[in-house]
Amino acid sequence: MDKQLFSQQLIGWYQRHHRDLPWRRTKNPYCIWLSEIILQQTRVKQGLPYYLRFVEAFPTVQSLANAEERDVLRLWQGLGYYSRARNLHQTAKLVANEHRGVFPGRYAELLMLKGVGTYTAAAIASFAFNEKTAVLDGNVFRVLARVFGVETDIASNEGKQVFSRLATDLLPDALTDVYNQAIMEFGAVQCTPATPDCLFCPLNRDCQANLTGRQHRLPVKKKKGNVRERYFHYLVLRQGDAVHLKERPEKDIWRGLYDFYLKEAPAMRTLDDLAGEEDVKELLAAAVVEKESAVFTHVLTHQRIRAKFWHLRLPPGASPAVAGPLRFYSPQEINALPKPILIANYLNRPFF
DNA sequence: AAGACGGGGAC
DNA sequence: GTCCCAGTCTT
Repeated sequence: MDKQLFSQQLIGWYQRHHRDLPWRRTKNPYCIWLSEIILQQTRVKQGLPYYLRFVEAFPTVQSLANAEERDVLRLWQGLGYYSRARNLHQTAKLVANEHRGVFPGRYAELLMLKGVGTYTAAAIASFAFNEKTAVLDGNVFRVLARVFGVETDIASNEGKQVFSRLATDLLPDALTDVYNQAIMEFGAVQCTPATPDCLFCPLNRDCQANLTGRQHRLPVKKKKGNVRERYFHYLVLRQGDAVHLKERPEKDIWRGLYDFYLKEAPAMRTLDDLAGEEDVKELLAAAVVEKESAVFTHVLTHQRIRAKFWHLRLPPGASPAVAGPLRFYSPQEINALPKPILIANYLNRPFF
């Protein structure tokens, strides 16, 4: 279909149907950057309350830069993909300290920031600085693939080139920021993945997918790999009101977050099984087992975790020598620590 | 090019 | 159950 008609139709649709969202009411690069990082792989409904809390807690890039990473992660708790929060903090410090708090204004400079890839650099350049650059996210891939009947796999290098070229060609000369908002909003609201509203779509007479009944087949995307099964055995060590928590290791999921004393095994074990290991044996000798939980299932993109919790009460003064000194935290301290949602939910259960 | 990285919601 | 969301980084 005609390029000019395409952008006109989308902008017209946007003016009638767009949602009123706070990051669309500002040209502040800090706020736009913050919203874009939060919304990576995240629905507006889930990200919105986090955006409001972040703007409230950290109104400026300097205030975010001055925060402790732990507190940034705590505010991020529950949003997932926690490297986003660590990169957010690192970039805030860079902008505050090396750029005097002034955000880079061009696509190529934005792209150099940690956590800012091709999509986010284009989004900030367009929305905050009106640079004429095309955004290319999951929504745009879907809309373009359907309207123009493109069957190239969007994950392949060829697909990235084809769609990038198409998106750039379609970019109008004026109102490019509104157009970029429009095509993403159109994908999120009208041209949805499973059940697009083709009957009331302004493009339905021109859309190749609609004309040929291929909506459900486009865009073409390779399937995900296998899911790893993991079995977490948590020893919830309590001493008085305090509970032991430990920061997660560098190389694994939930880096920078805190969880209980963890024993992982290739399958779900009993406490007797685990007692074959020296550290568990020592803990059991020093503690009283107060409770054994059910098995909880926690699903991540590439992992399915089965988790079970054993509550061990250590008498006052007991300090097992297992793997160095164990750090215990009061309920208030625990509340302030960033935790995986699996752990946060468990701590919120009535018996805690 | 493929895998890692969270959590939630829609169907 | 499956899909995928205003993606990025690492290998």
